[in-house]
Amino acid sequence: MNKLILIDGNSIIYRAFFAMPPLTNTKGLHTNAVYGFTNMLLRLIEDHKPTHMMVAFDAGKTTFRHEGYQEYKGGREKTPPELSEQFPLLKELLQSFGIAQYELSGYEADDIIGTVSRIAEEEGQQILVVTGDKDMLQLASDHVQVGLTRKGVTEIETYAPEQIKERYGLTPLQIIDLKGLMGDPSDNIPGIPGVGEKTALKLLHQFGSVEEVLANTAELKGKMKEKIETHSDDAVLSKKLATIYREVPLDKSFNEMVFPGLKEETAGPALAKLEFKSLLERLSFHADGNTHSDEEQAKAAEREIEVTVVDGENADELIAALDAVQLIHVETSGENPHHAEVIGVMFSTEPKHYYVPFERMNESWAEPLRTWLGNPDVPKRGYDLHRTDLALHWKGIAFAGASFDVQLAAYLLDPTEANQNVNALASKYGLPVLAADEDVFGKGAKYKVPEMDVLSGHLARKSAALLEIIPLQEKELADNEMSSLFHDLEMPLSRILADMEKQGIAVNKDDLKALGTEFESQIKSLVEQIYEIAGTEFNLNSPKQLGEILFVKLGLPVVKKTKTGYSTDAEVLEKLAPYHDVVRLILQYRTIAKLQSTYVEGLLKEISEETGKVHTYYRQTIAATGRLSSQFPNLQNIPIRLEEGRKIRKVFVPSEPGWYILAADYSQIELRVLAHISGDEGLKEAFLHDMDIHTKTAMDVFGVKAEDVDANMRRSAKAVNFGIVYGISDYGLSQNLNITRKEAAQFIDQYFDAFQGVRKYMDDIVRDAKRDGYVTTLLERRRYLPEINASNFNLRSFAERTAMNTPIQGTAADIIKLAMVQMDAALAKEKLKSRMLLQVHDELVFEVPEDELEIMKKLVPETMEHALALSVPLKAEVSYGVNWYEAK
DNA sequence: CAACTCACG
DNA sequence: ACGTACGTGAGTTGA
Repeated sequence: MNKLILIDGNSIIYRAFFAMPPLTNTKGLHTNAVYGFTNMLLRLIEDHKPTHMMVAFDAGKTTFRHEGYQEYKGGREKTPPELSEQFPLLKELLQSFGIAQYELSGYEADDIIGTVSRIAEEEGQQILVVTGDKDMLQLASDHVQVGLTRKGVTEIETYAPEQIKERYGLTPLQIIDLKGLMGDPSDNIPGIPGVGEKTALKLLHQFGSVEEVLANTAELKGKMKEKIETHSDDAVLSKKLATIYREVPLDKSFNEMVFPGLKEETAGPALAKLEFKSLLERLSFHADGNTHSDEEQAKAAEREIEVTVVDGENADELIAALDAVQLIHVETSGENPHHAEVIGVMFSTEPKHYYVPFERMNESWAEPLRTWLGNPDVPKRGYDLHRTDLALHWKGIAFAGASFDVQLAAYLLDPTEANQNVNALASKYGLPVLAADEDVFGKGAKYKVPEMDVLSGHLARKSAALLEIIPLQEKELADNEMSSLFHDLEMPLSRILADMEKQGIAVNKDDLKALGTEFESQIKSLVEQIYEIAGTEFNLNSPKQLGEILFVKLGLPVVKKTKTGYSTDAEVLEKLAPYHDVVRLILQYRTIAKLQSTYVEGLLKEISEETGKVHTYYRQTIAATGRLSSQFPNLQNIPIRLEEGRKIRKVFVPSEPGWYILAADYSQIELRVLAHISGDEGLKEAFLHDMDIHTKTAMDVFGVKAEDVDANMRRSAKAVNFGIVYGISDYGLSQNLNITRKEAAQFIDQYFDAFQGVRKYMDDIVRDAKRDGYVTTLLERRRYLPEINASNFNLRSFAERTAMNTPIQGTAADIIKLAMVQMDAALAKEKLKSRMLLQVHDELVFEVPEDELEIMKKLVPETMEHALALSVPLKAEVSYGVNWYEAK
């Protein structure tokens, strides 16, 4: 016999939305309601094994019910946007599952379900109706059960007529009368005021129906009689509204509702897209949504990994096999690789793996292993070799010869993927499921290295997976024309970064402390004055408390709100400054407090006891555009814009007496890149003549001569140029320039009229991104933009701006990376003692002995300028001094 | 652990 | 009508 499940889509998604905690995926999309819905759906399928399924949705704003009663569903809160954005997600998911869905203009989901269930019932089928709405109990019959969601959504309680009798003492059809008397505030159905469930049930038990109640009011007395008599029309209307219409003109047949089981080939990827990891797991899909093949599972089961834990006794076997080592894996713990603990080293030959616990690496018998690791002529493949290099370095073991880094390859293949773990990659490539490091070691305070056999087994499986992943990545890189980017740029750069980080930059600790003392007294004075004026002491670092003082106590106007309260950021405070003297002081406090906590105290903590330097860690696999990022400490955001902060740069000094800090930065690299990739003649012309680009922009946008460009025009032009690089929007520009959106739109239009090649580039790149799903840089670095065709305006707009910005920012990143590789080679070739220390996106910082100043002053900018030939010249400006501050 | 704020290119 | 400028990391609160 057939079993048909009919689901009230609107009702369930609403319940799910309010029952589930907020949940967003990595793209920022809300998914909680879809998640709850899906959970319930899977549970239903499991428990009831339906042969047919259908999810009905309400369609349109008005239904036939509005014809008789315009206030129907009036006064209802608007659907929250966090929920409305989930409707398309749910509909897409249902489709991928192979579950029919239906909506019909002018009718509600109830009516569709009522009609389908009536027809199915007449054919003798078994039907389960699932909803959160009690009204639908009226559909119950011998053939129709109604499942109501309980608390949450996954649990449903099924009602046949018998259960309804038990619970309410009513027949299913009397449920309509119940609502006729009670009404329903959520649908704006009036009912009789003062009659709730209790009274309504009493009346129905006595009289049987609304009509009978109204006909026999004589038998009632007091207030109740009065109310029922005055509102009798409402009761009749309410009953009518509550009656599910079971004669909807359907154009859908049962055949279209057949459910042969979850459509795995589409369900998996759809769940993966929504990032429902736990559901994927529950359904035994891979993290990428692929189903496990039978062969795969068999393979996983029989896969015995051969691993030898190396000691003094059996070391010879590994040493003899070193030539056959295909991959190494160094397991470390801790976030900062400069302070990482090394747990052990796996040397993998195929099919054997040799694990050396780290404490044994310093035994005398391990000497050949150490030599091998440090030999640059032996190519080594592995995962995160940059970290490996640093971790081993500080443990006194040299590492060289990195030839293939799986993490780096994974980053190039999808720079926005946050999870580059080996187990995630294993899933991506359909390899046997690998335990997550977190599960093997625990995380945070619970981190613990497990027993040797567990540990060596896990690391061996990880290594075996890496060995399988490498050729797949090689192919993917080649298919994407990224092989050269990987082998000739990123891999060599990885070693250079490690060298820079090991070298570190010297910091004058005493000067930094002195600066701290100075800041401290300024902070103290500011805090005192602020408390005095505010008339109370509070935590100045708490935006919540500060907001209370400013907007409640002092009654200043609220300029902007955050989702949790008042905004008190610098932009807001600037606007408030004219209203109250305390605001200036707070701004000053913020400035100095930031310098003190982040740059004085933060930096002091990072100075190495061993070297007296700070050793940042450049991350090569984080930024979606191809830029580097810098951590522990971040040396890419040392203050420069304001003089107070800029002084911090004085403490960055050469590490050898008599040496200098030399810095060179690209001038307008992003706009030059834009000139090149857009081919815009005006922009190219400007750079060929090395004009002031903002002045030139002002001239063309405002149609004036160079000498007539005033400071304000140049400022506007500069903002427009920034906007262009970021992927312009009138709104963004209007915010930045504090002008109206209309004015901003006009500026942009004038800009595009003046630089038509740029307009064409922006149009083309967005069009290409919509077609291809990704954009690329000059060196074929790739970024996928899955939301470029989204129906959600916000998501789509964001992706469009990203499509415009990424090739520009990313190509600039490509260029300085090339310059770094070339500089490293030049320093080696010329046998210079100068050292490259830092990279700050468009700037390179070196320490240079005095006798190399002259050559470096030429070599650095020339190398940077010729790193990559574009159709416009690149320009780099160099300067030097006794510290980073003076190198300006 | 999320939210807010702010430092840089 | 929709509502944001692009890319990062770190310190502080407060639930």
